[in-house]
Amino acid sequence: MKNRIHISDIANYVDQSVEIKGWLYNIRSSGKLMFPELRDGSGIIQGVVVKSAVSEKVWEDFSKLTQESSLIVKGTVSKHPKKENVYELQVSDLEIIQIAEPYPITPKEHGIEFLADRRHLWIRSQRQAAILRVRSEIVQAIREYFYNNGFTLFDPPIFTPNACEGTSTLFSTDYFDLGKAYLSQSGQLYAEAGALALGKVYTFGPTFRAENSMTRRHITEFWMMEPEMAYYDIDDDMDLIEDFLEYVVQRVIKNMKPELEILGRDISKLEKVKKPFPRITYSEAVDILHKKDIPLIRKTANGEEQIRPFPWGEDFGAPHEEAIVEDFDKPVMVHRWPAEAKAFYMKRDPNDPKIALGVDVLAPEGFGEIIGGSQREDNINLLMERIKEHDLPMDEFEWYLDLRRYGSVPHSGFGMGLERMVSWICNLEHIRESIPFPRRPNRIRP
RNA sequence: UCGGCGUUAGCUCAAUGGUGGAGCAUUCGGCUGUUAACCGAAGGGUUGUAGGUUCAAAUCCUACACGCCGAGCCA
Repeated sequence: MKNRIHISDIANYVDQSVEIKGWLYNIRSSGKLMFPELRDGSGIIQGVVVKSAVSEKVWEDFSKLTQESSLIVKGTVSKHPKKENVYELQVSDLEIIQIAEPYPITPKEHGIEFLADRRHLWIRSQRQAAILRVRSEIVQAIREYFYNNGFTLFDPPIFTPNACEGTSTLFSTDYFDLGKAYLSQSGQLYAEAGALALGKVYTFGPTFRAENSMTRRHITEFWMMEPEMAYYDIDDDMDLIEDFLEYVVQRVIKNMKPELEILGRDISKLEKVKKPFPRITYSEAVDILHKKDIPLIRKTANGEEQIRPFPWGEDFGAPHEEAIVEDFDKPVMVHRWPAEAKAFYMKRDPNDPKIALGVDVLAPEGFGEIIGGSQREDNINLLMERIKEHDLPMDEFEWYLDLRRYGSVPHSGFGMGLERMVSWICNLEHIRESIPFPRRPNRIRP
């Protein structure tokens, strides 16, 4: 019989004989009836084994099976007697590939550390598999969006000689006779070179931050996607962000309904992610905080709490982001930031030198910053000043300065953290579920 | 890095300073529509580590290790 099918396609095979190759997810028995749940990577289906309808060997083999045993099952697809749009497999034959040893992850509840230690098995569970499928779909949507809009994929190096932005702590390693190399925390500077060569480019790859950040929103190794466009100003940049986010979110809800349902995702909230998104300036955001009476709380050196009205110039913390976002049901673009708080490469507002032409995109429902972008400084003299102000090694930036020496143009781009995007779309409590094998300061295995 | 909380059976959790328990998992038995199936039985423990207080410590104290949550930093 060559009727092997995938469980995700099961609805097309009602009343037909099929073969499913997979694993035993769980099994319930009721005397002369057994209900094995089968998974094959594409989905899960309940099998029905009737003792009087199968051979003695098949019946006995089924009662030997343990959770996650690998098997090939033949049977007839039928509609569930009580549930709409649910299908079952009336089992006729079983071939055991391997009887699994006692499986550590039972259908009951487990603690996060136990599961994290067994991430290589945890990803077999329905929920984790659904998240990883959505992640794959998001990546596909991103690549298609940029492909369809005239962007060229531009892969930046991962070994870099210096800190791109000079802020975060970087992982380092020995690099032959050339001293230290650092793992890239951003491909942006290289993407700028790409934009001046190819017009519109995007990078997509792993990036690394050695910050000891132990929060639900941080991992040390994550995937970042960074488009960079020549002749785009900050407003063009925001137009692109809006169009891009709408495309990705709408495509995911169109193609990933069953997965989002497994995750219990409220799709109506994602459906609202349509252009235009609210755009507010940093100053307007600070006004919102003042109106809502959300103060800045700082711990002083002697451990006392200092509470004061939010001062213009400070960066937002989690409570501030939440307050700014709560009145909107779409991603909020906060733009034109205090230059002091932002990276050296951001262009200053020609009308106000205290302002940098940057934009942060805050996801709805309190998921925080998913995108950060800006128009880049294209004036070589101003850029050199910034490099000095930030105490960065000028020599290392010579090639970057060349981009301003030879045909400098206004250009802009942004960076999107893939795992934060996955967390938002899947409504995850913790970023560690958004990537197959998360890397955190306290975890490098499995 | 700082602050709060936690660590007890394979797993998830109970246990006034006074004989360490339950559910699930495992093994055995029962059940023809179960769906974290259910019912009955059995096995399963150096209470994170080291020290201290006490007639007596899972329980109180100290240190350390590990984890979770929050803050800072950011995607």
